[in-house]
Amino acid sequence: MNIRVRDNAEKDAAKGEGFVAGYLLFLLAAASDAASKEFHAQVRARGLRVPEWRILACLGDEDGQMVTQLAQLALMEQSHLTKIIDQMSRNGLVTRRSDAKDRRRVRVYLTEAGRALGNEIVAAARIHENSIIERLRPGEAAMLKEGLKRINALYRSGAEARPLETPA
Amino acid sequence: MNIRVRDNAEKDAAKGEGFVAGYLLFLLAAASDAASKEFHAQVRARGLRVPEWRILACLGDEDGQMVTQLAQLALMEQSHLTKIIDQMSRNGLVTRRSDAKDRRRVRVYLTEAGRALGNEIVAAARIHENSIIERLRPGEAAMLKEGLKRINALYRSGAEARPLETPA
DNA sequence: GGGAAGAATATGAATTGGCATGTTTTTGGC
DNA sequence: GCCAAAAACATGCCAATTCATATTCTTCCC
Repeated sequence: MNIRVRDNAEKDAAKGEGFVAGYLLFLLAAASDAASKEFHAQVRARGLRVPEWRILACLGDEDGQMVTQLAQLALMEQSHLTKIIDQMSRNGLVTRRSDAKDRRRVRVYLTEAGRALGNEIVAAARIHENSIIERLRPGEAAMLKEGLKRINALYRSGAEARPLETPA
Repeated sequence: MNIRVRDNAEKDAAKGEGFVAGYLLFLLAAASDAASKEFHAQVRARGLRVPEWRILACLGDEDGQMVTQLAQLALMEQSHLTKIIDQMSRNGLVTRRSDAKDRRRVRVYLTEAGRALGNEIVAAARIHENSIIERLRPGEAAMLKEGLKRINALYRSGAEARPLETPA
């Protein structure tokens, strides 16, 4: 394995690139950053901040999610999500309702306004996504998505325990 | 193009997935987030915060970069970078020196300690990167990197001026 | 060569986000 | 049934980050 690592270092040097330019985590962060920044301008243009848009999108897929669940899906800390839900419910985009079966749980629901706004931005997101995909090579987006899904799968609950070829 | 967008929506529905699970920007953000989080624990274990590590890595590739340049490469705001450089120079990891040719410019250099720490973490990053790549399919990482580089290339200087079909 | 305009960085107020912890409710063993 | 432990959210405080703006220097043009 040390040899493998050294090989990569030598490959970098051979390409005349630095480390960063070929580092997977950098490429991921940079791509996410750049592509998202472009779209986030559209989100803010509709009066939403990015985390709010993420919540609308996630609830649009499945309404009435639990706070903790939703925070994980929307890539933010639970305590942060709680605060954003406060604001969004003040703005009439979502409502809280506690679960009848388990009163610790708080479920978050879209209001009509929230659903409408979410749908609108989802439509814009599809168009934006297509504008990226069109500029890639044919089939490249599909491969990318597959690879990204595989990376994500590495980090789902308990998945780290299953190192290599373990089809579910 | 509207048809294309509708097609994607229908594909989502057919797969029984929501919008988010197949949305490129989500997949990118989630993958970056998950994979980075794992490594960032190692960064913090060495007493660095994430932005500091990024700066060490970037300067390791090319020492003496300008503040603005470096901020862009390290994916952060210029004003934020300035503040981090303050702290890092207090901690003896980098030094500032203003450019002799253009005294508006401030160039940032690694100290010996900074370079040593940077090299150490770069080595850890290579190992971590390999541990991800090993869990993907053969050749998948290379394809992923290629696709990510292409996305990043869409957003390099001047590319933003060409959002859709608006040839400059 | 003297401003005006622009570029590069720094600074400060205001916001956002994260971490540790508190409160309420449920679960599990005895 | 009761108590300890765990789960799910909320809260408060502090650090990280952004936004607007100030400062310093260079360039350009007359």
